[in-house]
Amino acid sequence: MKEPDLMDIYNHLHTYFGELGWWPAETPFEVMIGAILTQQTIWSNVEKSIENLKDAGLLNIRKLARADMQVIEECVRQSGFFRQKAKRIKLLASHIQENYNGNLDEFFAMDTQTLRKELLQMEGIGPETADSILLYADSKAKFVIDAYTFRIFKRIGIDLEGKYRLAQDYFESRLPSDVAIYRNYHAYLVELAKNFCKIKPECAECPLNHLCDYYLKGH
DNA sequence: ACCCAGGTGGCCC
DNA sequence: GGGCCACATGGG
Repeated sequence: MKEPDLMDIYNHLHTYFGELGWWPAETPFEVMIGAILTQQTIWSNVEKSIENLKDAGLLNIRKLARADMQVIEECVRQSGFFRQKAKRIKLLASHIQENYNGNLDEFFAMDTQTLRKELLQMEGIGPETADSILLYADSKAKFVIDAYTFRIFKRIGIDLEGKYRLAQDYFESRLPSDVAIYRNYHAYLVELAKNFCKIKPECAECPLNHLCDYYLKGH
């Protein structure tokens, strides 16, 4: 089997999906909140929670940091794990409020590695959420890995062993360090999984089938 | 009625 | 370091 050319795969997906404009959010802070809310949760439910937070005037660092827990919980209930998530988005807002004067630009002023470590120290922010924030809220070239990435690449013959660091190194070492490409790539993998979601071979329209043919059968 | 969803943290070995 | 489990709602 030939080694997949990640840029070649990207070009196929780009031709198929075009520009998706990810992440869907109006502000960087909204990206951060969405990144926590979407953990293990479909986006349509997250949208409702985001709307609730907006309507309550809480999609704002200072307000969210001071908001009553029960009010936040009711806003995000539809996203599931609502007690955890309410606590975690409040902790995130409080952290920025207290340590960076509620100023996201100050928070993002750190170098990428320091910022990533600080994000990972917060409750409820693991590697995928941290990198989503870095890539989509702060425009840093960090490749985001999710469950779909492992499934899709396993399908074309690349076993990334479910290991986040291994997978991220795999992509970052084979692609130009480019925010637009990283943003689109992750979005394409998610859309691929959502639209052809079972990643079944019998799904003829799935652009992944072309990739499978190409990389598994040798074209 | 099941099963899964753009994870994370805690606990055990 | 790996293998479980809880966390919770909503839609297929």
